[in-house]
Amino acid sequence: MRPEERRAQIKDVARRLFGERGYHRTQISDLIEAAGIARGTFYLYFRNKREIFGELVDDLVATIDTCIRGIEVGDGQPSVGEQMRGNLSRILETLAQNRPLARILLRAAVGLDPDFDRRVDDFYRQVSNRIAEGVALGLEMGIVHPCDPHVAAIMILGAIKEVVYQYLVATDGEPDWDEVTNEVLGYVVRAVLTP
Amino acid sequence: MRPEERRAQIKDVARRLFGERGYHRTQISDLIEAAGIARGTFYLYFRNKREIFGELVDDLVATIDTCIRGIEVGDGQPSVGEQMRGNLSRILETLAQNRPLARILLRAAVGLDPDFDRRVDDFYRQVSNRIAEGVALGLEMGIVHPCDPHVAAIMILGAIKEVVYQYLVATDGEPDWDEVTNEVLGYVVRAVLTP
Amino acid sequence: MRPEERRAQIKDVARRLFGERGYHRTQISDLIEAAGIARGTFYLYFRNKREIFGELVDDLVATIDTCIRGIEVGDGQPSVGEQMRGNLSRILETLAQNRPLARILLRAAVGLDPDFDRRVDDFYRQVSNRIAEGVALGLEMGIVHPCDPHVAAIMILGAIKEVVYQYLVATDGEPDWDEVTNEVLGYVVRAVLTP
Amino acid sequence: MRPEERRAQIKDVARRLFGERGYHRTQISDLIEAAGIARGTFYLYFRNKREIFGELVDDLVATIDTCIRGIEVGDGQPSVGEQMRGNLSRILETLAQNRPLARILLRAAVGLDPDFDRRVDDFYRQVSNRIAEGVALGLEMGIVHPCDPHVAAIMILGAIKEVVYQYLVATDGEPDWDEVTNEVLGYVVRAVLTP
DNA sequence: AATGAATGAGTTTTCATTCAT
DNA sequence: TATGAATGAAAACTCATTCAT
Repeated sequence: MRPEERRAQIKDVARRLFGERGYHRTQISDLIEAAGIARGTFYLYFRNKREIFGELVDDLVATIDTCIRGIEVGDGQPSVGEQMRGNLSRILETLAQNRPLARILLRAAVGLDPDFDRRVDDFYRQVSNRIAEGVALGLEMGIVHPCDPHVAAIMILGAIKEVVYQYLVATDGEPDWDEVTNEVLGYVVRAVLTP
Repeated sequence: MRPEERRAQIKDVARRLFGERGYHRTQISDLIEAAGIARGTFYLYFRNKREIFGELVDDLVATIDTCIRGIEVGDGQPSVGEQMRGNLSRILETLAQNRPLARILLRAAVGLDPDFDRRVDDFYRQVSNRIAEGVALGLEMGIVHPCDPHVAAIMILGAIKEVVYQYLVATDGEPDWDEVTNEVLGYVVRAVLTP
Repeated sequence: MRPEERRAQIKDVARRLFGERGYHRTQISDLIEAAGIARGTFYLYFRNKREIFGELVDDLVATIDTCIRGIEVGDGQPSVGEQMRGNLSRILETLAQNRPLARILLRAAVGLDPDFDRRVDDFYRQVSNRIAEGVALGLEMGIVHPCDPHVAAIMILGAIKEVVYQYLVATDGEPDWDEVTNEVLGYVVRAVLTP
Repeated sequence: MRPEERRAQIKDVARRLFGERGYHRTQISDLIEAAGIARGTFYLYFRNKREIFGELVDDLVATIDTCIRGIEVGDGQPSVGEQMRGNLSRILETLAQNRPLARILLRAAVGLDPDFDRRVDDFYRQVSNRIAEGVALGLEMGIVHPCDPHVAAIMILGAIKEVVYQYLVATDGEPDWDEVTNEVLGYVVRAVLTP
C-alpha cells in the first residue's frame, strides 16, 4: 500500500477507536489489529500514540473551522439569520456524518493532559471569539440586546456543544437535524436579537 | 485520627489532585504523599482508585443537585425569574467556591470509561429533564415561546456548563459572579420567555 | 529486607552480571531473576538500567581512586619505589579480589555512549595526571630520564591497564600477584628512572 | 555501481559510523541513509549487522598486522631499535590516518559479546606474543634486562594502546607523531634494554 | 489503624530483518 | 541489482494493588 494511503487508513481506524473508547482505553494493540497491520508498521507512520491522537484532534479542529464563515453584512448578502443557519447546519451536518469526530472533540480529548486541553480550549476560545465579534457587531447595529458579547458568545457556544453532545456523543440517536437546527437557531436568535 | 476524619481528609486531597491533574495523571503515589499517609492506609479506606474517584463524582453530583430547586408557581412564591436566579446563583457559587469540583465534573470525569460517562451523563440528563419540565410548564402557562422543551433544556444546560467551564475550569479567572449570573439569566429568559 | 540492604544486594548482583555479560547483554529480566526480586522492585531502587550501571561505574572509579596515594618525598617517608609499589599492589589486589569491577571498567563501560565514555575517560585522565605529576617531580629532582611527563604517564597507565586486562578481564587466570607487581614495578622504574 | 565498489562503499560508511557512535548506537537506518542506499540493498551485500562489523574488525586487525614486521638480527639488517621504530611508526601512522579504525578496535568492538571480544583479544595476544618473542630473543642476546618476556610484552602493548587511545580515540587532538613515536620508543627501550 | 516493601500484569516502543515488486 | 513497506520478537518501564509486619 502506498504510504499516504496507509497513513490515512491508520488514521481512519484510530479516529473510530479513539472515538469509541477514548484515549487510554484504546491500545496500540487494538489499533494495529483493527487496521490489520503489524506493530512496527504503526510506528513507521506515527512517532507514538500521542502523535496520532494529536493529529486527529488538529484535523478535526480544522474541519470544524472550515464550517464556520464570518457573518457578512451588506448588499447581496444572505440575511444574518441565514448565514448563522448556514454555519450551524454545516457544523451539525459534519459532526453528524462523523460521530467519532464529535466524540473525540467532546469526550476523548478532554482532561487527558494540559497540552491537549490547551489545544482544545484554544479552539473553543477562537470559535467563541468569532461569535463574540458577531454579537458585538449586532450590538453596534442595534439589532442585538444589550449584553456582554463575550458571555453571550460562551453561552451560544455552550448551547451548540451540548446539543452536539447529547445527540451525537452521549447517545446513538439520529434526530431530525433540520428541526434541531431550527430550534437552536430560534433559541439563539431570541436570546440575543432584539425583536 | 478517627476513621471518618481520615476518610474525609483523603477525599479532600483526592478531590484537589484529581481536579488539578485529572484521573490518569493523578497517581496513588501522589495522593498518599499529599495526604501524608502510607500506601496501605489508602487501601484501608478505599477499595481502589476507581472507587474514590467514583465517590467524589457521586458526591459532587449530589452537591450540585441540592442547589437545584424545582420551580414552584403559586401564591407566596417568589417570581419564576427569582427562582431561576436562585438555582443558578447557588450552582455558580458552589462551584466557584470549589473549583476542583467543577474540574472533576467537566474535565476529569469525561471520557474515562463507559461507567463514569454514564454516571455523569445521567446526572446531566436529570438536570436537563428538570429544566425541560420547567420549560414545559411555562409553555402550558403561555409564558414560554413555542419550542421543544427538551432541546431548549439541553441548550440552557449547555450555556451554563460552558460558562462554568470557561470561568472555572479552563482559566483561573475570578469574574464578578453577580454580573455573570445576570447575563446568564437575561440570556436564558430572553431565549425562552415570551416578552 | 531493609531498603539499604536490598539496594546493596541488587547492586552486587548487577555488578556480577554486567561484569560477565556487559551492558547490553544483561537484561533487567536477568538481573531481577538473579536477584530473586520482582520487576517492579528493581525500579523501586533504580530509575532505570543506565542509572544502576552508572552508579556501579562511579563506585568502582571511587574505589580505585582510594587505592592511589600521592607520592610524598621527605624524611620518614618510605622510598619512592616503595610508595609506587604500594599504589600498584593496592590497585591490583582490589581488582583481583573483584573481577567484575575490572571487567566493567575495562570492558562493559567502554564504547556504550558518550556519557559513560566521558566518565571513564575523565577518570583515566585524572589518574594519568597524578602519574604525570609524579614524573614531573622526578624530573625536577633529576631522578627521572628526560621525557614528556604526560606521554610517560599515559604509557605507565597503559601498561598497568593492559596487565589488568590480560590477567583479570580477558582470561580467568590467577597469576602470582607479587611477581606481576614486581615485574610491572621493575618495568616502570627502568622506563622512567635514571639508573 | 559495480558490486565490489558498492560493497566497499558501504564498508567505508560503516567504518566511519561505527567508529563515531559505536556498534549499538549505529543503526542500519543511519548506515543506509549515509550510504544513500535502500534498506534491502544493504542486506544484498551483508548478511546482517554483525557480519559487516565483524568484517571491519577483521580488516583492521589485518591492516595493523601488516604494519608489524618481526625483528630480524643479522648482517645488513637495520638496528633492532630502527626496526622497532619502523613497526611503531607504521602502526601509529596507519591509525592516525584512519581514526575510525582506532575507535572501532579500542572502543566500539569492546565488550559487545564474547565472540567479538575473543577476536580482538586473540589479535592482541598475537601481537603481544610477537613482542614477547622479540623480548625473549633480546634476553638470549643479553641486550634485554632480565624480565618475564610475556609480562613485558603485555606492558609494551598496553603502553602503545593507551597512547593510541588517548591521542586518537578519546580526543580529537593531532599530536606531533614523530615526537610521540620517539617518546614511546625511548620509554620502551629504557624499560627493556640494558643500557 | 497503619506501614511500606514487594509484586507482576500490562503497555509502549525499538529496530534488525524480510520479501514482494 | 535495487527498492522500501512491512514485520514482530524483544526489551524497558509503569503503577495499581497486596500483604507481612
